[in-house]
Amino acid sequence: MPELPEVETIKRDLASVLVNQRINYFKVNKPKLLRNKLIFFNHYLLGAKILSVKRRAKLLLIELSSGYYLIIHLKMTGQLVWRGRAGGVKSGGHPIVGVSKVPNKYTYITLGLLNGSKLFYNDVRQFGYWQLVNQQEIELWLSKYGPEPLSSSFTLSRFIKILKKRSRSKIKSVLLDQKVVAGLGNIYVDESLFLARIKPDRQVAELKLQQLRNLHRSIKQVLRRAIMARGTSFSNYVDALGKNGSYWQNRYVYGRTDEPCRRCGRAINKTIIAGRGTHYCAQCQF
DNA sequence: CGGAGTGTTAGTCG
DNA sequence: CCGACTAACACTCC
Repeated sequence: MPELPEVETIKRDLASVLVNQRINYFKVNKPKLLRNKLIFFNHYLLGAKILSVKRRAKLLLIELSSGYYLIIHLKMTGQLVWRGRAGGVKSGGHPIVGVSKVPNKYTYITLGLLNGSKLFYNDVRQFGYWQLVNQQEIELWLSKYGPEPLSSSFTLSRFIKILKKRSRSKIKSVLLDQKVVAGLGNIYVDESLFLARIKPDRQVAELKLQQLRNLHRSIKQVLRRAIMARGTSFSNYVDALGKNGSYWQNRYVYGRTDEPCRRCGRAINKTIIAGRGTHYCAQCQF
């Protein structure tokens, strides 16, 4: 699931409880989720202290005193749930309906800390991964991604420059490409295009400067609002602290097929672009 | 029951 | 370069 706002929310929560803690336990029930050998994980995780928790695109980066970064990608259904020794819970990722307890049948990785707290990784579809990357490799890794849309590196001129290279493609396909803008996914692309009043199947070359300006601004606006709402959760899942994402209530088009457009009242359309379900208002978007 | 669809992304093929 | 399609997997919805 998680797109930038969800991973950002998880990052903030985890940073508040993991930083300066030392890892003393690591258990894996589904080795294929690990991109390095188990021995390697044990060597660089056990005994290491967590120095920082960061985010780049949809990746979670956990900096370790062993000189390695633990990279976690949640893909479609990955979920991280932290539980303190006293029982407090923070979770993030795709909600699993009816499963709010940890560990559960989808818990495939468990990380234990010296203070008695634990971090559980659940993943129904098992697409996510954990990988250890050293200082040199991390640079190369992260350089493959486009600008962070909420950082000062995401300027209008840089955005336009990147888009020009893809002028014959549909704007939605381009925005889903992590090399163009890091961290957007299906929900926030649809939402950004609605806000910018651009039809998702428009070719980039057809877009006027004013539309690109609107899009650039809309992307930032949508993501900022979603982070404030702690992201978007499908279904009515609530974690143990009752703090799951509420952006679902604020959305304009995603998952609102046939419901009235919040701007003009016309029914929201759904089509397929780039193989993904795509929602838009045929009246408000051009 | 069967088939389509689901928040991601890497890979193949034309 | 680009898009269409598939695969990884489990589950829900119609």
